[in-house]
Amino acid sequence: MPPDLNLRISPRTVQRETVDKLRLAIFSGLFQPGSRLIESQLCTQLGISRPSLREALRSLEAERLIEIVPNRGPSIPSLTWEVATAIYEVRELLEVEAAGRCASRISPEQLRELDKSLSAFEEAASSNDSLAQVMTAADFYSIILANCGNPILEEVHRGLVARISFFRGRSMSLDGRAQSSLAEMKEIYESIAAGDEKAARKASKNHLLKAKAAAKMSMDSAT
Amino acid sequence: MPPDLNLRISPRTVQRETVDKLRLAIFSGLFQPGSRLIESQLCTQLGISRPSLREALRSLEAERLIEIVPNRGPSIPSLTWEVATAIYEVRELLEVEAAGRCASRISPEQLRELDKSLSAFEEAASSNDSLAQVMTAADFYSIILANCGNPILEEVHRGLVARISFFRGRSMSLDGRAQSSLAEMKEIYESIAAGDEKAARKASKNHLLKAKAAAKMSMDSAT
DNA sequence: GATTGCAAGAATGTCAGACAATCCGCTTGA
DNA sequence: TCAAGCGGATTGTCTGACATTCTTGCAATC
Repeated sequence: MPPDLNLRISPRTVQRETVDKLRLAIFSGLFQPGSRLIESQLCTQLGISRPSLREALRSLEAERLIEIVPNRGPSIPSLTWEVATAIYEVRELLEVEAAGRCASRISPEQLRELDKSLSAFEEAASSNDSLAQVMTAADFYSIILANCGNPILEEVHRGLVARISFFRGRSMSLDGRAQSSLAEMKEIYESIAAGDEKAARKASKNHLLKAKAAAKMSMDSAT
Repeated sequence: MPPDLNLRISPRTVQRETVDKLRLAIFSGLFQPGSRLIESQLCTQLGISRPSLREALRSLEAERLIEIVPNRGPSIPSLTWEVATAIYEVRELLEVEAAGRCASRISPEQLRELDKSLSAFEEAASSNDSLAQVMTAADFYSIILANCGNPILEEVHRGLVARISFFRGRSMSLDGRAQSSLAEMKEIYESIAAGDEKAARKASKNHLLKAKAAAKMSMDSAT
């Protein structure tokens, strides 16, 4: 009999990829806050069946990236400033801790990675590409979180940041925000590079406070 | 025309209830860590169809209460001590903060509720009902978290506690653990009642450290 | 006797189609 | 003008199906 040469070019769309696609669409602001997501539309757009789509939606619901109201279906939650404040406060707890731990335990190799991502942000900051700014800034933080020695801290933080991704583009576009952000991040980097745990905490806290203020400004002006 | 007397005794099982049932089953330790969950079995046990069940499983997966490995299906994750430690560390961050905030903002009415739940725990502690102990202790903490003024803090904390629910029963059954736990919780209560933020943080931290140590002991002895 | 390979069975991943229940907006009638 | 009611749209859920993948037990081989 002939050998099976079925190379299987397309390994059939896995559900996980569907979730990622949707998540990305939400991050990139493709849907307006408060707008409803119609299952049948999404099915055709994503090329999957309703049962599969609904599984993906349940995942996103548990991550709080969408809301599902019984008999009304999924929608993009509109973030109130109250909730955003609460998220920033918890982020502060987590990030400050992560930066502090990172300062005393990061490896030279990872430190270089951190430096690289800082340079990447520097380049993005001098441009006007706010998407690139957000992405590279997120890189910077995820390296810190990945090296804090606590995977749960990292995981929880990622979940929270995802929920306010909506803001980040807008606040980064505020006049001069990218540049001051860069200065704050450099301070964080220097503290970590020096292994100064206390300074790293302080710098991280400072950065987050400024970011929060910028987010509030961008939100107020958007009303 | 006659009024609509359709009393609808059974409002058709809603998916949310299915998730709750499963969650409860996991909490109560009905499944062994590492054991696989067979979809068809769960379907018949819960009386729902596979699509609905799979939605529920996706929710639980996102909450990290189960794992779903592609082509292998859902299973109960076995918690390593490393992960448990990480969870306890983040819990500490959150709980200490919550206790501190709670001390300076809780209302007299809620304070009475806290007192009540402490009494409930006291009664449970003098019995040997470790399930009641765990439940009442959880009540105590959820009141603190609910009054810290930050719903996100509360939400994240609940998610973390859920993931280590497996431990809590066992560590509470350790000799004398319930009694010392009671003493620690009384101290937390006193600090909050006195509005002493600093003391509340300290007491809360102390309690969590002890709880973590107890959990480690129970885990070591269980190997 | 132990190990490897294979084949049957079990379980998952995904789909199509269907139908009742519910919600929303619009028309119609008071 | 405003309220009641009626359709259309959408969700919640089910059944049944089928390909793919994993598991397990058995047989053949070393």
